[in-house]
Amino acid sequence: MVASVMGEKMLELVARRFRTLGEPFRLRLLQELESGEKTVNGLVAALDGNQPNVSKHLQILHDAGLVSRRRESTSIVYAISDPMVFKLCELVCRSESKKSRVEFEAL
Amino acid sequence: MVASVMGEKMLELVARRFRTLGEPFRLRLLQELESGEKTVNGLVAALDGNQPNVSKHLQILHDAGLVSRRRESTSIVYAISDPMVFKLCELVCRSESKKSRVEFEAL
DNA sequence: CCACTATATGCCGATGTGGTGATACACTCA
DNA sequence: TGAGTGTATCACCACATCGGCATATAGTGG
Repeated sequence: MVASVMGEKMLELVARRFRTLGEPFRLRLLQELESGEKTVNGLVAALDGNQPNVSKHLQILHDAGLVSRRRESTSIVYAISDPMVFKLCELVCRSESKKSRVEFEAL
Repeated sequence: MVASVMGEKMLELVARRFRTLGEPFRLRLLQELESGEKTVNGLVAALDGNQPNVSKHLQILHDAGLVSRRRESTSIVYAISDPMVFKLCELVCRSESKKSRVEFEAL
């Protein structure tokens, strides 16, 4: 955590990023993009969500710098721009499954 | 992200954990505990917060399995139980400072 | 330049979460 | 066992955020 080096400002930024990743639907978007860039409509079709909601979440991910955006003729194509998120998820998943195992063994 | 392997249930768990880390005050608690275990009152004193609020956040961290709790005579002592959180924070911090640098260079 | 499609945004109600004060609970120690 | 301290919980309000709908905007292609 680079302990006490992290000032109030940085702390808020880090917390914000965690919150960005704290929505299941956004994780699904990232997951969907992991296999390659996709248009908004493509994502709307892949996940079951309405277009405004997908756009809104993509906007949040974009603001956080997690995805990039580019125009391709009439569509907007989104792509992962910071693969770090997958490292994060992997860490959490590992810890999460370890926890589940412990809970299981506690029965 | 172990891509499509992650089911709906797991996704919700991971999101929940990210949300747990998405509060600046909780990050400060973890940061404070990084240097060693502390009592509730100790944490109340170290960070500026009232006792109920500190207790509530500690409860959330405890539910998430991030901190452990034990009694020491009249006090309750909290300690980090899953050091993974610091790896997570470090990853985010690195990415965050990289982003800031990019934003700076864009000026 | 106009119509059309793809995407973004504004607004609303519902839900969740944080902070605070009052209070309940738990344990220790006299 | 009773007083006292340390911690957890409850009830409340304030505020952020989500999902959905309607609508605005943007850019393309004819």
